[in-house]
Amino acid sequence: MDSKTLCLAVLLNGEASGYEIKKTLESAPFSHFQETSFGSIYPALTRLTDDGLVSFHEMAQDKRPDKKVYSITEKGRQALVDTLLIEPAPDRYRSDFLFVLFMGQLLPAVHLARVVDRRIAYYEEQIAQMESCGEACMPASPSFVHGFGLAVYRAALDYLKRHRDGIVASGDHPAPAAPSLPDRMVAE
Amino acid sequence: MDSKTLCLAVLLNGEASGYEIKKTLESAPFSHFQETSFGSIYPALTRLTDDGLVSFHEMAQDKRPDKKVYSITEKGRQALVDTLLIEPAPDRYRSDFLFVLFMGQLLPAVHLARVVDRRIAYYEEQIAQMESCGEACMPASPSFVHGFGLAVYRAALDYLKRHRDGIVASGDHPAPAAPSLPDRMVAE
DNA sequence: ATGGACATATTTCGATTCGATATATGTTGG
DNA sequence: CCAACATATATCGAATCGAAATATGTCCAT
Repeated sequence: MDSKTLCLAVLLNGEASGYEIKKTLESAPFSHFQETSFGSIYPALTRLTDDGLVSFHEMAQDKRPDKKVYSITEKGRQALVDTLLIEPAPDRYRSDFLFVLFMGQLLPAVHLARVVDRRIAYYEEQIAQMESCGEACMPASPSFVHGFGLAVYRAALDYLKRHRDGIVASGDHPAPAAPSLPDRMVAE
Repeated sequence: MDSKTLCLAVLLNGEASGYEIKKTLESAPFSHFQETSFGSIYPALTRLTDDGLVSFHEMAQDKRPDKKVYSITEKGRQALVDTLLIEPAPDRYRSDFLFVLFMGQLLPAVHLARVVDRRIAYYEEQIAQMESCGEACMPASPSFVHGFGLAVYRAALDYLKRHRDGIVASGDHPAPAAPSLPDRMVAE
């Protein structure tokens, strides 16, 4: 979703500065299905202000740089709903991890093992975080999205665990170099 | 993965024009985990040529515009492997579908129903295509990636089917307008 | 106490990517 | 016969990305 719409969505839950909007978007749950950067958020807020979809008041803070605190306007609320009612664009998925596995036969098996093991650890961490985040008291809509993410992460983790050894074996196994220390390996 | 690396990967399977590279990348299996556009492929091929990672020869065709047919060089093969050996960047996933569901309570239930049903149909189509594509004769590495995608799509489809009605119910149910034709609904 | 890491807060900038369009031509189907 | 689609490349504006610049303050460890 474009940065302007993401800003409006965050502002539905109350006023916030650009910095706070960015922090919200880069943490769960938004971070699981949307991304942004400062380079897109600040220009988006400027555009939204020009179009009257948000308003802001400057807030002087001592001990901190000044903030611009943004609020969504009624026009902004309308624009958000209008955007949500058009057919959502197809999902976009870019996985360098899968690209590396796809090219696996070019790469040393040890490299594949490292990459897959890191990914397994990553999924385990994500799943643990999602399981511990009190889904019970969530409204229904966020709860369904949460459940969807969990189901997908679990399937991915399960697949990787079951095929880990096969994936690694499909890598390149370079012939060992001229065996050094052929005898008396640890004979001291 | 950046466009230059994607071009090199496609060229490993033989020489191709920019147009053919684009077609390869926008179809399965690449399309499931990488994306590109003409606007990135042509500049990438120019850069790769400048850096000596690919070479090309112009191919005049009658009945067709001329082609520039690119081949990967030994230096390019090296560069590809070097790129694959660095830690892969995190996956990037952007789903307007999940964003819409997340905001579901703002939207009419009928809209959510339409969106979810389309997504169910989409996953069914993707899974059917993947199941019918002769995975058996694939090399091991592509086969694992294929299996991974299938596992994830199946989990997503299964979740949506099991929660479809709940998701729809979480939408906005506007009070029906003054009931037209209160009696004799299908009389006669 | 002083230096380093980190957090708050916004702006800017180059590089890349996206998506569409321009250009040119041929085939295929209704 | 015309529209739609396929082949083939180039280009352009807009959006996005990722990083750095700027400014300030806290907290922790040496």
